[in-house]
Amino acid sequence: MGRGKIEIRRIENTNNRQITYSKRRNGIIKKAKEISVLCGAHVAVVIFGSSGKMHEYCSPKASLVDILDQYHTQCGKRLWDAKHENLSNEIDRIKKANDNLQMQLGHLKGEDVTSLNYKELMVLEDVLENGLACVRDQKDEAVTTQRRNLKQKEEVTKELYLYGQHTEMMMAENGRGGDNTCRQRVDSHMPFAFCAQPAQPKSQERI
Amino acid sequence: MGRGKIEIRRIENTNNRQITYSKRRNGIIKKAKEISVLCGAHVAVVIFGSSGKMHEYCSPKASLVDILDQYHTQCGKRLWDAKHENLSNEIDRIKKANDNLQMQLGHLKGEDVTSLNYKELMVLEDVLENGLACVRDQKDEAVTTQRRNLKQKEEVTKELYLYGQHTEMMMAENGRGGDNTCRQRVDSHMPFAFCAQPAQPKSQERI
DNA sequence: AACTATTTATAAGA
DNA sequence: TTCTTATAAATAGTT
Repeated sequence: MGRGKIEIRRIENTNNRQITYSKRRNGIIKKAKEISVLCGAHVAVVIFGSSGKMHEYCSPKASLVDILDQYHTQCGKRLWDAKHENLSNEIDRIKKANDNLQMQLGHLKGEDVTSLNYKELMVLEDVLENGLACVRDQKDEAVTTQRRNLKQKEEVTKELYLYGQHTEMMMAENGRGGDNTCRQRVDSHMPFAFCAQPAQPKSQERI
Repeated sequence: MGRGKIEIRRIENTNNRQITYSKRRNGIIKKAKEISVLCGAHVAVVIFGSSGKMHEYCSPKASLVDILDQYHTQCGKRLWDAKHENLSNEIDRIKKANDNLQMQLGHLKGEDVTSLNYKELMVLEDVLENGLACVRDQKDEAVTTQRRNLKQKEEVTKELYLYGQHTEMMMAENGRGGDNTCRQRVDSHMPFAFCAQPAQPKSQERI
């Protein structure tokens, strides 16, 4: 039905596909409305385009939920069971992964190591040594950073003090209010660190 | 579309209504199939005639359950009962726990430690030191045990050798076949360790 | 988005 | 129900 006949196979041209999708979607929903009016049928239509956007139609006086409830009733528990089973399986799967992680964590904390053989103990030792090295490096890093920040803060304080003295001096020389030129000159001496953010410790507990 | 135009209002003649329902139902399902093929759309159609008989269509590669799942996701409506919700919640909960474990594990292995503050780093260091100590103790233990087992095995070998010599001696004294009394006496000297199970290394990789 | 030549769906009849 | 067929409706390609 159109200028030319088309084969019922995927439309490769994205643009054409979008247009056809839009037209035919409207067509289906129109037909669904019509059959529900003409024949008093209950109809539910749910369509997802390849973009993932959803469109739905549901005949009046019955929500989609109601229709699916009817569906549910007619099909027996098949639908729900399948869904339920999927979820249960996923829970089992994740729980197992969880147990595994918990065990690994325990081993790293030195728990239940008696169940490990010598080779496993050696691997574990390597991992722990490596972890410890990383943590100690990071500690050192943190100390260094803090020390540097402190030093910069002191310098800023000192410069601010000198700036204050300087301003007083200028005020004594020129009377009330230093001129702009002067302020600009002094501002350009402000240490960069004055603008730097101090390292913010995170309060969130992680371990 | 037909011999005559019809108004879109309920068809009062039951027979005509049935016929129209049947024809149009097929039409809608055909259209649904076509749009799913032409445009790669996911479509679900559920129709109940006034007799209550149900017909459904669902685009291939996606069960009705899947489509309704998508619907569920997009609408945030509760299509499924409380139990389903509970299961979903449990999955979320376990997944979160999983993420948390994964993060702890990463930290113990020295990953992403830059995100930790100094206090956290200290706690982490303690945990790692403790773990390392446990693992090293266990390693020593394993070595000691192995050494003791080896030593005991040597002793057994030696005793067996002496037993052999003794028996030869007895045989030379008494002719063929030592008596039971003699064997029993020697058996009572067998070291206990000969019966002990050697530590079995587990081949299963844990770390 | 609107147009229109065609195809498709289907109402009524058999 | 199913087939037929005249006609309404949908829509593919075009503008």
